[in-house]
Formats: sequence, C-alpha cells, structure tokens
Amino acid sequence: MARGDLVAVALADDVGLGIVVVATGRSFTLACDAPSDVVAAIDAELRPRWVFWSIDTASMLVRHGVRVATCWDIAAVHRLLYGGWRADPARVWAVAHDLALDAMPTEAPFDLFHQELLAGDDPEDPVRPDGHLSPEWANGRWSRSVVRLGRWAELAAVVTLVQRARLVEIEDRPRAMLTARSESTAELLCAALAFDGLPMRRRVAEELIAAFVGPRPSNEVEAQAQRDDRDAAVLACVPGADDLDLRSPGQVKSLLRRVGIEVPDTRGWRLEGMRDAHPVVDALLVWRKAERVATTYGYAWLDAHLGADERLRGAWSGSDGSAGRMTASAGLHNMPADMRGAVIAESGHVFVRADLGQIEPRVLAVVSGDRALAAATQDDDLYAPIAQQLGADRPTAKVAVLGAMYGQTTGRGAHVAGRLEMAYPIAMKFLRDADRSAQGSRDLRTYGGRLINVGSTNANDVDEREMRRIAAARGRYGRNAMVQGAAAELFKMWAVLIRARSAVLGAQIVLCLHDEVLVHVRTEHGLTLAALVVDALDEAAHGWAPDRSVRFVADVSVVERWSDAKA
DNA sequence: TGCGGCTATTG
DNA sequence: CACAATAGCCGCAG
Repeated sequence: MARGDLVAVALADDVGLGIVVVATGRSFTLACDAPSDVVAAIDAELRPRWVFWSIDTASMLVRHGVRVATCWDIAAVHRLLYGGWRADPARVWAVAHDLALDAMPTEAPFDLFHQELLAGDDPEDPVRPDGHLSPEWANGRWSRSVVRLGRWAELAAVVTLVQRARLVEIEDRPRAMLTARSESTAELLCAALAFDGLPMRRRVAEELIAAFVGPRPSNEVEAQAQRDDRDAAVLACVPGADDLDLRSPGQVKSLLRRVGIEVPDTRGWRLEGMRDAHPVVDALLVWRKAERVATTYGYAWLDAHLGADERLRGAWSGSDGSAGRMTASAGLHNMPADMRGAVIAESGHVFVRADLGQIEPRVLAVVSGDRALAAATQDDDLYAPIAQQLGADRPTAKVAVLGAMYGQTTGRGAHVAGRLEMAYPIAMKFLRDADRSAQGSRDLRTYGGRLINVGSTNANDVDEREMRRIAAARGRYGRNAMVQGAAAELFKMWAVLIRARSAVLGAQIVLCLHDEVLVHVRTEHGLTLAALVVDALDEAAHGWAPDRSVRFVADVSVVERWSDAKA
C-alpha cells in the first residue's frame, strides 16, 4: 500500500482525541483520548491522509497544537460532489447509501414514548435498522469509548471509499479526485487561519478609525454626540431638514428631492456623478463613508475580533454553498482598503503577498479549451492581445470579457460581443452552454467536479415576465459559477501547496482572499518564500491544467504592511 | 423578534 | 453596476 493511501481517522470532541488507523482492510484503534503528540508522530512518520468527518476535527487538532499535512475531509468532499453546504454525518451517510433524505431521523426527545419506539434499536450500533445513522451517534455518542470510537471510524472509512468511487465515476471530470484532495486540505488551512488570525496593530487601526469618526467615545452619550455631529454636517446643507434620518433610504430620498434631485434609489454609484448638483450630495457621500466605519469597521469591530495578541480572527469556511469560494467573517474578506495600513507584520517578520493576475479569463481559457484565448494568456496582460484581436481599446476589451463571464447583455461590453464571439468561439460557447443549462434549471459541474445546484422557479408563484427575469438571472449565475468555481479550485490548490512547501520555513498563511494570499514569515525567509510562492503556482497550475497551454501569473511582493503591496 | 430591502465593503 | 460574499440599520409583519 502506498504511503499516501494509509488511512487514519481522527475524531475529536470537547474532551479529547481518538485515532484509528485503517490499513489493508483491517482497522485497529490506537488510542482514545490520545495525546496530541501521538497524532503528530503518526503524521510525521507515516504521513497518512487523515480522514475527518469535518473541519471540527482539524480545528480540535490545531487547538491541541497539531498541524497534520493532509486529510480527506468528508464534509468538504460531500459539498464538492453534491453542491450546497449542509454536510453533517447523518446527511452524508444517507447520500452515500442512497437513502431518502426525508426519512432521515432527528434526535428523539428523551422521554418514555420515544424510548418505546426505539426499543428495537441497538444503542451500540450507529446504523439503525432502516440504514440511517443514529442521531445519538451523530451527535457524539462515539466519544470516550474505545469500542465505539473504532466503530465510528469504520463508518468514516466506509463513506470515504464511497466518495472516492463516486469521484472516479464522474464523467468528463478527470480532476475531481485531485480537487477533492485539495478541497480537503484547504479545510486544514481554514482551521489554521481561524486559529492564527491576521496580524493587525491595534494602535494603528485605532488611528485610522479616528481619522474617519474621531476618537473612541468613552460612553454611549459621547457616541451619540459624535453621531449627531456627523448627521448635522449633512442636514445643515438643506434648510428645514433637521429631523430627517440619514439612515433611512426613504428619508434620504426626500432630502434629495428638496434640492431638486429625483433618484430611484440613493446608492453611492448613482450619486457619484451628482456631486456638483448640490453640496448635500458630497456631504452625504462623505457621511456614508464615516458611517460605514463607525458601524461596521470601527472600535466595536476591533473589540469584537482583534485579540489581545493583535490578531484579527474570524470564522473561515473552505467553500461557500454555491461556486465554492472560501469565505471569512469578521471583515477579513471585505476590510476597507483604508484599514489595510494596520495589517502589519510582527517584529522580525514580513508578509509575502501574492495575487493571481487576471485569474478568471485565464481559468476560462483552461476550462473551455479555447486555444485562441489560451494564446492570449501568454501575455502578462491578456487584455492587450484580446484588444488587438477585437480591434478595440483595452478598457473596452476588458469590459467585454468580464461582461461575457458575468452575463452582461447591455452597455459597452455588449457592443463588441459579436467580435468576441468571432475571436473566441469556443470560450463563448462554453459560457453560453452554462447559461442555457442553468436557465433550464439543469445542474452544472465545474472543471474540478463541483456540483453547482441550480434552482428552479415555481410557475404558479410568478407571472411570465418575472419568470423570464429569474431564469435570466439563473443563467448569469450558472455562467459565472463555472468560471468563479474553477478559479476557486485552482486558488485552493495553490494555497495548500504554499502551506505544505513553506512549513519548513515556519511560515503562516494568514489570509486567503479569492485570488490573493498573505503569508507571514520571519524576515530572513522573505525572499525564499516569495520564490517558493511562484514555484507553487507553477506546480499547482501544471497539476490542474497539465497541457501548459494556459499561462498563469502572480504578482508577488515582500512587505511589512499589507497596504504597501497594492499594485 | 424575524425577515426582506437597501446600502456599503471586498474580490 | 453584470457574478460572489459578509454585515449593519430600517421598516414592516407577526
């Protein structure tokens, strides 16, 4: 048996850790409430692909100070195979055994009536007579017993085998097994990201916030006074508007109406061009910026998410429920650019920051197999050769390509859509096919094998016009999900390779942002790590798209502040 | 109190 | 201003 095929199941709950190693068809329990150094030793010596039911095990291991190299994350693979987000053991088990989901048992209230109903069940068997998993077991009955632990681990091994078989069976998706592995290992990365946090200097962050909303108020009265001052600056622009509430879109609309500005909504991009129409417009936009900082990225945000060790922590998910991008809470994925100046490497450390250039059109070239588009990716800036091909300027070419990937049908991009179709017919057909499938409520599967669940509309609920509008939106969603999803798969392969290769440098990935990665490392290893990150992209891209006809590029820099790197 | 709408931030 | 996400406040229904 190959080293990588050795399967070890790690299970963890609040009280401890258990391990079962499965080899050549026989399983034997190594330990229950095993010390974490046993896990670490097994990982170092045997390098198994650990099997986890979910990221919870990885998180538990990380909290115990153990970072294993690779894993098979049953929940992550389930999401890949079947789409959506729900992937608890009972559901995964049922799907793996083709059992009806609506017959899935829920945990019975502990009373005599249900005791009666369950009389035929064996509490020591996690599988009920109807084939479903016992909810009691799914909720932790396996813990603190060597025998039950072994039984629970066997089930995980069984599910793993079913999942592997189904990945192989997916027609026309040869990268599915590879994707399942990297999606699994990305869960280990997420567990570490949540634990480690993003270095952020509290004093600097507070200064940046103060620049927008003033010093930290010491009580609620002061906070209210600051709010009132901000509001007054806007309301003073319009006589008699003192009692209007700027936080209410309807009242903002009437505020604007008083100065002769009639708008269907008050979104920033709509008001942007009207700054000259009346002073209140500019005042309102400035107010909105400050209000955003005050409510979402202000002192309360720091207090809630920035630890005493000056690390910003949020919850990480290896894939969202649709196309499969990573998600993060606590503002880690939508922190205003102005706040990035506070993301500063710790003393004696630097960040290696890298982002993939123009990843979506390059990914489109791979997944569609369009040779003409692949040729364009040889350029550092692929929009340059595309513009030349279309006989248009670069901004127009870029808008057209992005519009095709998002499903835009109006505006400047649509103007050259015909020429885009002529120049890159394979890529355009790929997008159109995805659009059409999704419009018809047919599920899609990404290049790496992720199922994209496409909803449907009940014709009774809406009229014909609304029906078409929803179908069109579904088409745009499907079109984009095929590109965005594949890009997410490539990104995660890159990220987990960086994680694996940079472990010897003591490096820590501290942020993943769709096409960008931030790695924290001791200063003396900065340049080595930067080179490693570039090599990792080459390796990931080659494994993902072996024919090498599409070029991927990364912008890499070694910096002390995140904001120093913005290209 | 929960939820949809509006708004803003990011890729 | 199309695709995706998180997140806050308002207004309304229950």
